[in-house]
Amino acid sequence: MDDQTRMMTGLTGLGGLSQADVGDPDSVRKQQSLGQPQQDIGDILQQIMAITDESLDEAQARCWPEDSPAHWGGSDDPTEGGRAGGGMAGGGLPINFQHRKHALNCHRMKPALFSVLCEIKEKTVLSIRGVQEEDPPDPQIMRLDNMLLAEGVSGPEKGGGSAAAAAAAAAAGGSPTDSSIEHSDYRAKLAQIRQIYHSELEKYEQACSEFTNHVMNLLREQSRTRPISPKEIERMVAIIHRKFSSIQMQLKQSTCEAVMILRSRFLDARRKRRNFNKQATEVLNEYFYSHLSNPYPSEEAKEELAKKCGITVSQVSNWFGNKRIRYKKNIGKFQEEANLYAVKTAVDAANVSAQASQANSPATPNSGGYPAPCYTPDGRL
DNA sequence: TCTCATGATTATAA
DNA sequence: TTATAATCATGAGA
Repeated sequence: MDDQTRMMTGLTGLGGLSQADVGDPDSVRKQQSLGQPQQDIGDILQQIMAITDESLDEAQARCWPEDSPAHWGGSDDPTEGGRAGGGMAGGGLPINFQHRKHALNCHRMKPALFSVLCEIKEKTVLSIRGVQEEDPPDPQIMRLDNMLLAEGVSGPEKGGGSAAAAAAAAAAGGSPTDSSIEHSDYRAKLAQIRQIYHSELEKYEQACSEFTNHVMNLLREQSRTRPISPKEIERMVAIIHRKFSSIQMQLKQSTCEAVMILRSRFLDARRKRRNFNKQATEVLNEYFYSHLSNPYPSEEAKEELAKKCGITVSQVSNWFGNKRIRYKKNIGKFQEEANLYAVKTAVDAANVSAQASQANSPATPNSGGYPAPCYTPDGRL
């Protein structure tokens, strides 16, 4: 239905002036030049103002129904239906309101006023044409959406959260048992956040759709009294959606913050220093002292050591970094330890090959690397 | 509670 | 990117 049709539909079936009269501005002016019609126009305008005010009040009452339902009466117009039928002017409106509306709709000056409003409207629509443009997607909302998706809060449930937890656990290291306990704890908390987020989102969407319907019905109802184009309704809907999307953005922001806090707490807990177990330290020391000339394990060697020790590759790198610097700083202090591991390695090597001698044992591969400790075959300095 | 050991982090240089 | 050096923070033992 185009604007003109809608406007014309609003005119049909109403008492007072004929359509021919309504279409003729002269006839309106003729009416206005008379004293009585001027009084009528004043009355009708007052009634419109009153209805507009009451509509807003009614809208508020619907959103925050503090008043007793006893104040509300049924519709006097069977065609408007109740709330279930979607008619906002139906069941639930004050009787006083319905009477005034009925009086207004039957007023003999209404078609004339409608015609004037149509003229004004046409000019207004022309002046605002082209103003409305499509808004580009908000970059902040996009960022929040991406983050929620990456963290596994929005989008498909499986994967995201546990992947993030696994990444956090891997970055921080730790024993597999501890990791799995904290991992599941993290997942449970993330699932809680996810649940709250989705339930709130649903509420917002429902509220948005209810409010949009309400406004649209209100505008449809008002279009019987004043001309309202579908474009205007669209614009109003867009405004409402924009308002609700700003609320939605706040929800998304809060959810992101909650995830960040959860994650940082999880990481902080993992960051707590824990000594490697004895076996892991032995494996690392063995490698270090048996490669004293070049204590820089390759990536493959690091991976192998990490697997043997049950730690991450980056922890192996940290350990070697610390070990090198501390050994270099205080060789004397590490001498005893170095001798111990040198003997151990020598014995191991001897077991593997009976032909192996102390001379070519990996315990003494030094040639220009870190200073090696002096030892005798029996392990004494 | 103090001290030392040790894993992690950060800044810097190569 | 990786190694080094300095430093921090925490665990463990006396």
